[in-house]
Amino acid sequence: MTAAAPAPRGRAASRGRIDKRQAILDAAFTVFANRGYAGACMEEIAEVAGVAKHTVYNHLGDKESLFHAAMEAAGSAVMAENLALAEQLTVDQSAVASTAGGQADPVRTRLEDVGRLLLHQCCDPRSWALRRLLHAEITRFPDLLEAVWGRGADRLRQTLADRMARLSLAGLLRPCDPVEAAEQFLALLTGPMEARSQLGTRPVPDAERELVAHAAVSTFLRAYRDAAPGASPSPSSLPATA
Amino acid sequence: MTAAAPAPRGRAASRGRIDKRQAILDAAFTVFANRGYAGACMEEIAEVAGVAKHTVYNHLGDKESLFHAAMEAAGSAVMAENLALAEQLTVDQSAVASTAGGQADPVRTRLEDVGRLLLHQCCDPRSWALRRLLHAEITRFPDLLEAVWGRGADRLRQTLADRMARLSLAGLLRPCDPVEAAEQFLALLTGPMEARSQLGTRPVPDAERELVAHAAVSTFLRAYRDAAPGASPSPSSLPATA
Amino acid sequence: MTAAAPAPRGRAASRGRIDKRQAILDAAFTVFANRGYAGACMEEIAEVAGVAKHTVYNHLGDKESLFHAAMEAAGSAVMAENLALAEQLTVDQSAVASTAGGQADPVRTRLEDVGRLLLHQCCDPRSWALRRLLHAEITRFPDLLEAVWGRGADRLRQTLADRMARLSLAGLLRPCDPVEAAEQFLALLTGPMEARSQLGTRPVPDAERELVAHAAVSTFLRAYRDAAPGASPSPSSLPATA
Amino acid sequence: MTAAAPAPRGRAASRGRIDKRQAILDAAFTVFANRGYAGACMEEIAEVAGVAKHTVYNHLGDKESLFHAAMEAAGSAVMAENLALAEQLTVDQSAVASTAGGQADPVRTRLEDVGRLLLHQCCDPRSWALRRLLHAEITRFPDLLEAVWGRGADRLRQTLADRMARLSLAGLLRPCDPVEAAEQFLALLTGPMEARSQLGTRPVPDAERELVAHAAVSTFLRAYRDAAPGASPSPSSLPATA
DNA sequence: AATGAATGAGGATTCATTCAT
DNA sequence: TATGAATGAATCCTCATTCAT
Repeated sequence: MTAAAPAPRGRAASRGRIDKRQAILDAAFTVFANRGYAGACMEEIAEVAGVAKHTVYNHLGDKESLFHAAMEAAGSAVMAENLALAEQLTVDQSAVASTAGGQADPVRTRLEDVGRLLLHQCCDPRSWALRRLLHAEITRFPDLLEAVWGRGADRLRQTLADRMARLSLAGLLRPCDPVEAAEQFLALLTGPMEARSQLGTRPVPDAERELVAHAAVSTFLRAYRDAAPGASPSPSSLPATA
Repeated sequence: MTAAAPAPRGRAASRGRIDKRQAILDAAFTVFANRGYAGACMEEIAEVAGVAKHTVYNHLGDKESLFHAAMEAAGSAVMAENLALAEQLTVDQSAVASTAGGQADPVRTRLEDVGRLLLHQCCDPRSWALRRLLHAEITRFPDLLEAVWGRGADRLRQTLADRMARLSLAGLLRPCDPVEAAEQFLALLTGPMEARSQLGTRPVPDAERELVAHAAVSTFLRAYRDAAPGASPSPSSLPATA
Repeated sequence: MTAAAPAPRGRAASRGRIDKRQAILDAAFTVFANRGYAGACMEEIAEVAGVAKHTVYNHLGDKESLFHAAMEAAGSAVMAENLALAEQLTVDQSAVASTAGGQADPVRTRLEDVGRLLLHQCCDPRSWALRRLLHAEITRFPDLLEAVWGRGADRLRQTLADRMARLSLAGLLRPCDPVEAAEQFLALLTGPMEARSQLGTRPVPDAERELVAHAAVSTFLRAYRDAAPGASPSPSSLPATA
Repeated sequence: MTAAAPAPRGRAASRGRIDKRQAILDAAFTVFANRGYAGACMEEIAEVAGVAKHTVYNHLGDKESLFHAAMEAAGSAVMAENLALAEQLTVDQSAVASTAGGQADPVRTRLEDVGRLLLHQCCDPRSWALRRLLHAEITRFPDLLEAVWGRGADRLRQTLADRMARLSLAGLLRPCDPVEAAEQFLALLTGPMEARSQLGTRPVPDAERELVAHAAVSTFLRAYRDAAPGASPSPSSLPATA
């Protein structure tokens, strides 16, 4: 593994360092997630990472720093995924035009796709672990919010709000406060999952998540699509919710 | 201290016992909320409760039992309050009738009242502490969910669903799945608070909570009040649908 | 040991506590003396004291507090002994008078007695241990000086100065600054011991200490007894000066 | 840095080695003085010396060897200074003769000069640090005495004794045991400084040191100059002491 | 020769729990 | 029953020292 070719010394070395650092961060997140901050012990983290106890200290300082670093790493990974998803919430005009008068409902489809994916990510074990640790330690480490969400949560909402604004401008949603729309869209999606997944301790079947996503989008569209004459969101979807 | 009057021995004594037990439970919840389960120490709990360390053991057993008991006590208190609120979600017919054609919108008003109060309780420091501890320790104490929500969360949703069903039957809401309606109503209310209160570490001003409640109810009504052809969700059009 | 008779509860209990506390302090001083502050370990102290490690913490707090307490205890014991000695430096007039014209020299005798005893105490292993620890840790614990000497060293010098002043007033020493006299008397006594005992690591035989005491007193008297014209400092001439 | 001139390689290199070795020794002494032996850590020493940790091991072996070397280096430096001073204690006959019957007192002057300088060196921070470390570690490293004083302390006393003997032979001091005279001269000089400088933690003003030196010499001369008729040490100095 | 990473042992401290009163 | 003292296990962290480059 250390190499097909001898390779430039410096790079090989720092690559080793980086790998080890990453291994420690991963191990730390796993152990913290399992035991909580206070319950986690450095020894186990080192063990899981496959390094000596002191190596952990060399790389990432004391327990508190390690915790911050591990949370930040996990946080930015999760956030990046969420943002990437949110950015996919676009509906190109051609799709709309081409289906005018037909059965398809490209807005609904797109929302449901994005919703389903967001929900999928939110129910990811790592996401739940992150959220649980955040809740658990937020009072003792108030900086965590900034470190983990790092404007990320807000950015998610803002990104969604951007898309909502565009949809609204395009006449695909009624005029509305896009930030509020984003906030409520997220609430309708993720709100029900807390109870359904029992705070992340029960794996939610795909089908159930789809149901929730579908219901969220239906309600959202009912509320946010201009209730023009005959504007029941789309006849075909009604029976499912009712 | 309890000796001011001789008093019926038995009762005085057990009253003292009960008081002490309650004091310990309260102290335990406070300390656990501040330090987390692993970080809390029995000594501090005893200190806060004003009893000797060993007395804690006498009354409530070891740390784990104490934690369960404290969480259960706090949980049922919070749940009781929430249930009481949910049960208030009724709209008497006379009110509806008497305002027919007028400006008032008793359904909206009622929903907003209940929503505002639910939000108020959800933002209570004790509620947040409970939720944080639940998130924090759920993986290590899976029984907590049952002990704390004790079907309570579900009961809240069911109670709300009952009310929704009645409103729907009364024609005040469109035909719908009342459980889903309850779930989404709660989601629209409480979902936004997580970010806004920064996981309960930022006190949310009353005005902001009202805004959220108002927005939630508006969206909820747009989606759940029958959008008859040409039905704009504005309050003035309600009588027509009812 | 804890008692022939059951004895009054309270007293027996606190006596036990006090004994244990004292045992810990003694053990601590011993271990600190052997290993130095940083080199000493709480475990060994507990072992030597015959208690559990945590009991040490219960009684005397952390390592630093324990160190202070142990040093203070040892210091005041040593200081008390020294002061008691210094106070013995008196020459009653009758003794002086009754020996007039004779061979005896009560001032010299008294000084030598006190000097010998002071030297004896200064060479005590405990005294050396105390002095060594003081030197060793004074830069890291500047408060130690106050805690250990606690005006004690100064009080020793002052007490000696008092005696010197009386001797001077009585005409047994020439007029002089009594504080300076005391300081130099101590210097002549103890100064040579540092090298001779190799900083306290070599036991100094009694005979050698006596020699030093004798030399110190001789030099002191030569300098501090009025050198009247023609006064050779030889003992035989003493009566003439007195 | 060493590259200004190509320079004979061998010499430049070993010069570099020597410089580095010296830098490590200096750093070690500083750190040991600040933290004590057990409290010092190799890392800090390396840091202060500006080299990598392992370089310290390469040059000077393990912690114990390093300590010995650092103490020995500091010790011989201090000792050399002291010896150089002691050797200056000479009074040339011409000076004595030329001032016979006059006011000047060349013996006193010389003793005071030397005393003042010795005291100055004894109060040097490095001297105190050395003495403190010696006291601190003497029981764990009995060889230190030999390594640091390396017969140095004794040599100081012997050198002083030589001078005393010469003075005595020259009739400038009364007949006496020169070793004892040297010992007591040193005791009178340095004895008082321990308390006055608070074991070296308080900087003693020049004036105070001069006072001590003056008093020491006065007492020494009273005791060691033949108390021939009118032999009060020097009229001018009396008022000061009296 | 010099460096930086890695290690394993050891020590201070905290804590849940038990005993004696 | 209530208490305060005592315990032993467990945990974070530091340090002297070695290895690979």
